[in-house]
Amino acid sequence: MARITIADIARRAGVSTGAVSYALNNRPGVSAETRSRILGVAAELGWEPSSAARSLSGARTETVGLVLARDPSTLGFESFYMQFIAGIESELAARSYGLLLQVVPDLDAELRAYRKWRAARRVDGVVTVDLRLDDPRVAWLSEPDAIPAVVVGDPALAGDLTNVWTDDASAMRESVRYLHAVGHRRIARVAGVTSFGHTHIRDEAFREEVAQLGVRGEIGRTDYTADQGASATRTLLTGPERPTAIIYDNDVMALAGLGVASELGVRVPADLSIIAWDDSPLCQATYPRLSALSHDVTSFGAHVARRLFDRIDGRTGGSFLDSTPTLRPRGTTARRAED
Amino acid sequence: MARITIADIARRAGVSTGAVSYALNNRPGVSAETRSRILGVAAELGWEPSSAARSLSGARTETVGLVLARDPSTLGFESFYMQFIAGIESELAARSYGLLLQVVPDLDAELRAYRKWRAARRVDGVVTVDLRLDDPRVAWLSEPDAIPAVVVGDPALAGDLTNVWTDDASAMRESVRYLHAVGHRRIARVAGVTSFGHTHIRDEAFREEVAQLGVRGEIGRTDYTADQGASATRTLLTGPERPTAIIYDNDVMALAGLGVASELGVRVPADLSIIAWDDSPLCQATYPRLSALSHDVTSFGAHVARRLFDRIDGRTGGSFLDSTPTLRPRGTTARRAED
DNA sequence: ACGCTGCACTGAAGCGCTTCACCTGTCAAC
DNA sequence: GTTGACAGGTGAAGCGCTTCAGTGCAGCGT
Repeated sequence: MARITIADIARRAGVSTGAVSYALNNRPGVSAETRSRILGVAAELGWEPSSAARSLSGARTETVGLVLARDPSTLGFESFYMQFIAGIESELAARSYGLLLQVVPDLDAELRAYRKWRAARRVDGVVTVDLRLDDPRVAWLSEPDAIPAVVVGDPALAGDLTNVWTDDASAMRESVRYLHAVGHRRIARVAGVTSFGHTHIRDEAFREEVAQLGVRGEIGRTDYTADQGASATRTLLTGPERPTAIIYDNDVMALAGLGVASELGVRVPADLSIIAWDDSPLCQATYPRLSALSHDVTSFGAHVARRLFDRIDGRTGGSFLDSTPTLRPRGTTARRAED
Repeated sequence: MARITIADIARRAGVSTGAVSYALNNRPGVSAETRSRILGVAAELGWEPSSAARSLSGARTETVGLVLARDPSTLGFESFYMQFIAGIESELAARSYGLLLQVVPDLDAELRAYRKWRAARRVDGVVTVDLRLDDPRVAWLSEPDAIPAVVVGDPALAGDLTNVWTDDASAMRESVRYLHAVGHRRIARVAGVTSFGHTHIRDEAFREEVAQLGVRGEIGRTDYTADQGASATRTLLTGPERPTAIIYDNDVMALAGLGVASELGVRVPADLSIIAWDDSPLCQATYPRLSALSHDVTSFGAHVARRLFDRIDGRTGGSFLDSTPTLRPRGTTARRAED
């Protein structure tokens, strides 16, 4: 059984291939009646478009690209990506688009991937994550005939590109204020990779807020791994001015922190409150349950995909604020006992 | 700047487009000297192949497909997929292949995706995961002109398709014997989704081994979520014949089990030993650290990709055993105190 | 000298679609 | 009745590549 082409449909429906193309793509040029006849024949024959032929003749690829510049071994750590991808997919499926995924070691390789995709006309658009300060990708994607892109990250980092972001600064300030309100006066932050833009933004917000409230605010640095989360926690808890609350930049580190606390005999939440950024199922599986900054990552991904379609369809871009992570206090946060 | 095509290269190198094609694809038909000249010109001009044109003329798509039939919201749970994908990618990158990913709600949708990909000549091959008993995908992918495929799962489930598998039965038996050896006589298993083939295989191995050792062996059913892992644990620990060891089908449930134990005042590992299937960073972040069945999922993914390339290149398939998960006892397993 | 083989290369067809220039018939306007 | 506009088509070019039937030519044996 050879491939069914629009020529087959045209023959069978007694029209030209041009007419078939118009009908199948829902554009003017054929009468409603002819259109429905053609659609009928196409369905009957079980026709499927050849994406190759389509994109060769200059039309859509029906594919969007996502490249993740991360060490493969660390990718599994964070549930963020998988949920985010699932969210994108949910939106793509509706338009029967595919997602072309690539995992590369660094930003250079990511740029090479973009270049290649553009040259090969492989994708209609890309979504870019993990924005850095002065991100080279932003510059590249802003060039005249770059691939349509939506970047995930703060407008301050996104240049003129369409971006979707969450207001991490507000979320951070809210968390610090909450901890302050329940009596904490020594609050720490265990932060992720410094080169990421959002780390910077959270740092700033954290520093500003503790300064404003006039409380101590220490920051520990990590690379997001459980290991470093644990050692940062150990450093904090064994230091001279032990914090009574710690805000972690992801859930795995918060979990590690919880472990270190048990190990050191520091009771959670009696002696130490813990808040995790990213609220994955993980947070509900621990005992006590991790208080977390909750954000629906799947719908965030869907939002990003919608904005990307806007760009692909030539609609105007802009800056779009997704919902702000909300603090969900569970078992690891409590009023600070007077001492 | 218009696209650079092989015609440009041909003109510049003073040869025909045919010669250029032969040179670029490393096939006979041009002399070594001409070939290197053409390659030089191509590099100089910064030529990139048009994947659309390539696949239109019947050649490779340079893309492999992966469809995940899972509820998006549960995908983030398991680090398995992301690590697995990263492993596949590592192998694809070397041949500059792309990975087309699709997340769909069920098996039917997965089959539709395959059908569509085949009709659209969208991928050169697919990898199929989460085999079921009597999996309809196996039948479909075994048809004469189906897409080349590699399935991840036990040979008993893979029919005549090329498959890559881990010997879960051995791993399970080893774990049970280990627990028995350190004194446990009431061992339970918290199992995942029944319709998955590997659940079945682990069930069988578990049952056989406890029977052979003449110890109690109870099985709790879940859908892999932390929630159900927790309630299965609660049921087991509050039952009449409380187990002294539990083997969980994934790490998130093991974590949840650990939480439930604390909640109920059951000491781990003194009163209860816990083993998790899947050894993610998570397992090292808990306190005590989770003993786990460790398997390098990333290299597993790479292995699968290599087998898929074999299939795509027309080489012979077969059944390939990947390394067996090895028990890594950590803080949650201990010798059973005499009672 | 001759044919013959094999290598290096040419040129064009064809993959399945989109799109553009062009044709035809109808109908309203004058 | 003639014009013009317009809806509803047609047919072929073209997208960038692969591939296949040829062409030309050097080198060989006889």
